[in-house]
Amino acid sequence: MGLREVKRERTRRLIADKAFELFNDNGFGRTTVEQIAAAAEVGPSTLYRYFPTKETLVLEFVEDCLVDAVTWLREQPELELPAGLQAVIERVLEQLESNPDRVRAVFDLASQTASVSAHLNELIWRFRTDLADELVLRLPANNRAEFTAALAAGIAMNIIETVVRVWVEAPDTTDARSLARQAMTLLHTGGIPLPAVSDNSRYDY
Amino acid sequence: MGLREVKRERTRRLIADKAFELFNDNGFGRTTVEQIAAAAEVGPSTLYRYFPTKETLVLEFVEDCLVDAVTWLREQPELELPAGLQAVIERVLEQLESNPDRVRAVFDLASQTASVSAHLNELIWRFRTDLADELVLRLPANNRAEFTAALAAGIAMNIIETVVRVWVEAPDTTDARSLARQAMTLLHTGGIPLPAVSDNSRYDY
DNA sequence: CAGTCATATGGTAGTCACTGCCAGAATCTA
DNA sequence: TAGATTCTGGCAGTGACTACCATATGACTG
Repeated sequence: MGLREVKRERTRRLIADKAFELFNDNGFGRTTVEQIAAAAEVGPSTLYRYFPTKETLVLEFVEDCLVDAVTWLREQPELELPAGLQAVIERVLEQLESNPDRVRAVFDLASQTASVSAHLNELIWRFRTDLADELVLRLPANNRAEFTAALAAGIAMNIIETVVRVWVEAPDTTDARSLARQAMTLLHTGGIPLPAVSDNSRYDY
Repeated sequence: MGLREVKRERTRRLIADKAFELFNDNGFGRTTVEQIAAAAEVGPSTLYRYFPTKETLVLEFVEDCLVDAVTWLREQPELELPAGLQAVIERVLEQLESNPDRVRAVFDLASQTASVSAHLNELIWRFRTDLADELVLRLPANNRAEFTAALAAGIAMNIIETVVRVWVEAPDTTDARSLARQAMTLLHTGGIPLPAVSDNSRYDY
């Protein structure tokens, strides 16, 4: 790895860390990109080369966790669907658990600032579609495969999100992965009251 | 109703409609708020009094559908949970189906513009939390109620979103509500391959 | 080591979303 | 009609973000 990449990685980290400090100290809205750039001792234009928007400075860590998990799944094409889903869930949570303070700070900022919340939701949605794309390959090819994959990915993401929002409130006394297992059990045993419909439509999309 | 409210409603509609035209003709990014204000023959500051951000101009209709459904559910406290959930899903879809072009345009704009997509996801998330707040009242009060409600609301929202994304591609040949029933059936009959876990953790959050 | 090439950087100028403020117009009330 | 309330448009300003260019810096070649 050349010196160039080393430096690049270093400044990237530096910018993100300084940004995080300023956000936590002064709040997201009361921190300007100029301040962040000055704190990291780079020009504003350099900052924008690394991070396209102010919000990505907040969400980088979470994004990395999600991207990593779906990339990992992509490299395990032999993994069957239910096991793969569980593995992805556990993998994401494992990574998030490696830095509870950061995750908590991210969710705090999201709850205070609408644009951060919006970008977080956008991130989650992107992950969900990526996951669905990967799941559909593991389903028998029929006209419902995409539909089923989208639903399955949504449920997985739903579990992750719900679990994280609970866990992040008390990261020391709870354990995200066992919470996730509880959620899966609830789902599997009918512990979640969902409507049961007689599917009398013959429509086949 | 006084003349004031009539006028207010009229200008609100006017602004939203003109905005929609311009967005569809020129794209979201290539339309400025000044252009919208000029087209609606109001000052920019007036526009901002009606719509806090440019994105809300796009999402107003979808937001109304979602707000309406959750408001309706709030007024039916006697409705049991599974039936209530199904009713909410059908109600949202029914409203969306009343204006397929608008819904399609919203999703088109969202797929082209990141900030619109982000705000749409934010909107969906807000609806999901509102729905969860409403569902938790219909669950036996125990330490899992909130968790269960969040999961159920997430699944309902997941069904709505997935169904709409399929339906919106061919609103003439498909029917959102029967798609939703198919999704519920899939879920209920185990048609969606989800991980089954033996919950051996004794943690009780 | 010198030369040159590719890339990274910082600065400048500009656009545009959005905010706060104020004077005047329109509507409502008595 | 007089006065109180609310709506409106314009103006000035902030700050995120873009396009562009000159310069500097690490990377490669003879």
